[in-house]
Amino acid sequence: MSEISRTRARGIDRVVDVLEHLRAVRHPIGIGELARAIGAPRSSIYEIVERLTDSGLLEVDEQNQVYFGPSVYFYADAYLASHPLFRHGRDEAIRLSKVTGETTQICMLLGNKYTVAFMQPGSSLFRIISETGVLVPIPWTASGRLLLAGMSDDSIRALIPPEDYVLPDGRVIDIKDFLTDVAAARLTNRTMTLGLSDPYTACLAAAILDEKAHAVATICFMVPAATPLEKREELLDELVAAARNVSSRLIDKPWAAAPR
Amino acid sequence: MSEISRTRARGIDRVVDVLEHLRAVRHPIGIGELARAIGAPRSSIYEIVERLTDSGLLEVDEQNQVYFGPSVYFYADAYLASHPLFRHGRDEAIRLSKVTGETTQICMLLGNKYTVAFMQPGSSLFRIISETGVLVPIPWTASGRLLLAGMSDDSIRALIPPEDYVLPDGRVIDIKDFLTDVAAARLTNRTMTLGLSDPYTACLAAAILDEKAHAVATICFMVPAATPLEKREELLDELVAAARNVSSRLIDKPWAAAPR
DNA sequence: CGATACTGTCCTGTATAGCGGACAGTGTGT
DNA sequence: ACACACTGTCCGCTATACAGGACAGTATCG
Repeated sequence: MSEISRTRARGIDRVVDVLEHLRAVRHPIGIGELARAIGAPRSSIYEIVERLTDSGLLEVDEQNQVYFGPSVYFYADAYLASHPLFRHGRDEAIRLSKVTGETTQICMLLGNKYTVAFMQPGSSLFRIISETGVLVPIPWTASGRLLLAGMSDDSIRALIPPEDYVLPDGRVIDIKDFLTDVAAARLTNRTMTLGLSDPYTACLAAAILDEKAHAVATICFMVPAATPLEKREELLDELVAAARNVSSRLIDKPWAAAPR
Repeated sequence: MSEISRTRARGIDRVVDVLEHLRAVRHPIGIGELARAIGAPRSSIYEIVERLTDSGLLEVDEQNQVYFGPSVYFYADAYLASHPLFRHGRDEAIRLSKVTGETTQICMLLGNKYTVAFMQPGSSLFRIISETGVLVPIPWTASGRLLLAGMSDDSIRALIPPEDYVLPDGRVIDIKDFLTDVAAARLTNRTMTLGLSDPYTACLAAAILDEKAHAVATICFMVPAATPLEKREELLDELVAAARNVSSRLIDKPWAAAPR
C-alpha cells in the first residue's frame, strides 16, 4: 500500500496507512497488530493512535482495540452534504430497489480501484457480493468499464496495474478486449456483464454523468445470471433512466449561493 | 483549537487542524485561506493537502478549493457499521419524525462539546436550529445535561471550559445550578428545556444508554416553545420509549461473531 | 501606471519527530 | 518451572519534515 522505502516514514504517511488499513480490515484491531500490519514501529503507532484518538478520528475500546472514531462520521456528513451525487444517488438506489426488488448499488472509482459506495439490498434473498468500501480491481466489474469512459486508452493503461487484469478464478483479461469494452460502454452508457467476478451473477450498470459528461459513478443491479435477457434489458432501461435522473440534478452547483 | 505553542508543529497536528477546520466551516476553502485560518505556514499546508488529496481524504476542485474527499465517506461507513447506536438511532429518529411530525435529532458529545449527529426534519414547517456536526457548548442544551449524567461533578467541572456557560444572549449559567440539572437528569433520564439556546424553541430529550448504563447519545425533539405542556410530556414519553428501544439493542455485541 | 494581495513552487537550515531498542508486566503453553 | 509472545511505556540519537522566505505569475484596485 505505501512505498517500499526502508527509511523513516512521515507521520502523515503513517496516519494514512493506519486509516487505509482499518478500512481494509473493517474491524477493530490491536495497536501492536496494527503496527505489524502496516510495517511500522510499534512506538510510532502507539503515539499516532493516541493523538488521533484525542481528536476523535480513531476510537479505542475497552480491550484497546483501535477503530474509526466519531469524527470520521461528521467529516463524511459534511462531504455528503456537499455532494448531491451521493444524496440523489442514494435516493434513486433505494427507490429502484423498492420498485424492482433487486439489489441496487452506487459504485465509483477510488484511485485506481473500483468500490461500492452504497448498497440497497433487494427484497429477494440474494447473497451480497461485495461489501461497501472494499476496493476491487476495475476490470473485474461492469461498472468499472463505464467509469473509465471519460479516459483515453493511454491513461487507462497507465492507471490500471497489470495484476488487476487477472480475475479471481485465474483467467486473464486481454487489455485490448478491455479497452474495446470501455469504448463500447462510452457509446451506449450501459453495460451488462455475466459471470465476471462471480459465475452466478450478472451485473447491469448505467453511468451517472457530471456537468462535463464525465462518469462520476454508476448505478447498478446485481441479478442472478439466470435472469432472462429480456428482463435484464428491461432493468437496464430502468437504470439508464435513473442515472439520467441523477445526472440532471448534478448540474445545479451544490454551494453556489452558500453563505461565507 | 490547537496549542498556543509558537514552535514548529507536527504534521499530524496540522492534519487534524485541517480536518477540524473544514468541519467547522463546512465549505470548500482555498489552500492559502486554510493555512491562514489554522495559523500554519502556507508551504506546509500545500504539502499536506497534496498528500491527503492523493489518499482521498481531501479533494481539490477545479478552482483549487479544498474539502473532504471520498475516503472519509468510506471510513464513516465502516464506523457506522460497527456502531449499532447510529443505525438504530437513525431508524428510530426517522420513525418518530414520521409518527409525531416533529423534528427529531440524535445528539452526542464530541470531546467537550455537544453536537447533532443526525437530524430528521418534521412535517411541520419549522426552522432548523443547528446543523449536523456543528459543535455547541454542552450547557446550552437539554441533551447535554443528560449526556453528562454518567460523570462526577468534578470531572464535569474539568471538562467544560468556563466560557461555555455563557449563553448566546449573554446570560451566564451558574455552575451549581447546572450540576443540579445534571443530577436531576441522572434520576429521570429525561430533560425538557425552554428557550435555552433559542427563545422560541423547547428541547425534549431522553438518553440512550450503553451496556454500562452510560449515556452515549440522546434522542430529542425540537418543538415550538408554545407547545402545551401536556403535549410536551406526551412527546417526552415517546422519546423515552424510543431511547429504551435503542438502548436495549446496543447490548448485542456488534462484531462478536465477525470473521477474521 | 504602480501598489497591493493574492497564488503556487522551490529551496535551505535546524528543531524535533520518529525509530529502535530496552524494560517491566501479563498471559498462555508445556 | 521455563520459554515464548505478547503488551504498554520510556528514552536518547539523528535523519528529516517543517518553517520561513524568496520567487515568478496573476488579479484587482485607484
